[in-house]
Amino acid sequence: MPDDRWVPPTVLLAVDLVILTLRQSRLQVLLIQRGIEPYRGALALPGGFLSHDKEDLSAAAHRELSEEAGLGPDELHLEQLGFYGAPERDPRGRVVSAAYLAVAPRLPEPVPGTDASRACWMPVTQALAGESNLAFDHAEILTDGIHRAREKLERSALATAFCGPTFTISELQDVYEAVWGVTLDARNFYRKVQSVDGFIVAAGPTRKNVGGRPARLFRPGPRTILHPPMSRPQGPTSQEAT
Amino acid sequence: MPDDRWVPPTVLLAVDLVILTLRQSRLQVLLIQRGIEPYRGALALPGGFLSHDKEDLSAAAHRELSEEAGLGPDELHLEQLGFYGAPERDPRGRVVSAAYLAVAPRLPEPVPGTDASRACWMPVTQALAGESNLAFDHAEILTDGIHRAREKLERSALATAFCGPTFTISELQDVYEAVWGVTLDARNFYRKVQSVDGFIVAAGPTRKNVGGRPARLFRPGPRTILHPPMSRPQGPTSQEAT
DNA sequence: GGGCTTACTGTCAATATGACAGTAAGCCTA
DNA sequence: TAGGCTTACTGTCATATTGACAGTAAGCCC
Repeated sequence: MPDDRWVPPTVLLAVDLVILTLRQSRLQVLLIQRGIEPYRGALALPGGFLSHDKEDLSAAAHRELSEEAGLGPDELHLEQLGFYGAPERDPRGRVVSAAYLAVAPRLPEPVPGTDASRACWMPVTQALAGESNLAFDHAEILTDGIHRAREKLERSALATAFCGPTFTISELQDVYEAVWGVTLDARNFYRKVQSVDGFIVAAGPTRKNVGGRPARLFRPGPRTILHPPMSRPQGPTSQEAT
Repeated sequence: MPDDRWVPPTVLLAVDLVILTLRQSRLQVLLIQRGIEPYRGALALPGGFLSHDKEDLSAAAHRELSEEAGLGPDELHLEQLGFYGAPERDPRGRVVSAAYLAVAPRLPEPVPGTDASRACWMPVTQALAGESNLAFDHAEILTDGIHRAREKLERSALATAFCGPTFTISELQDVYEAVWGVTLDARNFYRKVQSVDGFIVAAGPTRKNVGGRPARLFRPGPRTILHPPMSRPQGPTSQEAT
């Protein structure tokens, strides 16, 4: 390590968020249309620089979450995703981005217009399709975020984070099908979900209404690790993790 | 986001490494005795600041790996672990650490003395035990690294990274037992490991010698994802991932 | 050749999974 | 109020995987 006169380089630290949710039975991500250069006008993940010297990274993530998506810290899953620090990823200089993955419950149609009303939900397939080029390396970050979500659905109770405080088993199955992009057998899904002790617990003898027979409601249970894991059929995605 | 006069704070970016290996059938980590303040004299994970403005993060990780452990980029697993950016984690100022997880094959007893001869291997249990207080938040980083390694052993072929270019099934079992801290049934292990197609492939009809019957040698196969995963018995560790 | 050590090969019961079909409970319409 | 429609569940059976356990094979040492 260098001795004394050496001054290590400084970098700008950004926090970017991959905010996923389920809308219309599709996995969607929150994107923002950039109002400033670079990539002005392009779509990007919500994010920004540290607001001040002493701001904690996860605090910054929550702040962005609130500012740009109007989402409070409750009823929301937030975890580290990774860091992205290629030297030329930002034309303004050396910017290293700390990426977080957030999963929000199904939200009402309109985007909360707290601050950035330029926010919009977009199906991830569309966001990653060639046309809507995301700014910076955000396509890569998004890809990693989706990959992470897919993996965690297998082994953790993350799926419940896509649902509201109570949900039906069908709704939960919807989550799995949308995120994994597969079709699951409802009967086996029922069996599996209920056999994992503590995954979901009955929420009152309550019911709910759509077309047919009322469904029982559940809440997320104490168990956060699924064992044995949910088995994912030949997903269209098979890659090695980061 | 702020408009013009606003200047986002800069941070110092460090790269820290959790380098794991197997020695004496125990999971060990490479630690360095710090030669400079802060935490002078304390044990710490190898790492350091970016060497220059344009250095890529993974390049910096490889550089540290080489400088502090004498490990080249070959035959070595390296992956992102996470970022650690609590405001007060480094007394010198705002330092954000990008942590990497490296897994090295079994190495000869002596520590490669390329640069920092103050490096030493230490069993992770000892490194995390109360006494040998690691500098900064390195205990947390190490804990996360171990957790990651344990998880990846289940679903990926990471275990082979602990072994040399060729290895026996027993040696591979050793890896699992040491990292997970459990005992596995050799017969079931044999069956499982060989039933996952492409996990390990025979390396010549070669053999090897210890006490008893010579063992067949294998090389890592093309398959990096294990499906179905290796099943880990009631490990002493059960936590939710980051 | 006997005894020791490590390497492997098999068997069987318990468990989890995948593939299907049938019943239950609402609402809507006639 | 009796279909008929829709969604919600409950069961069954063949198959795949796991966990538990015992026996054979192939070296070395004496």
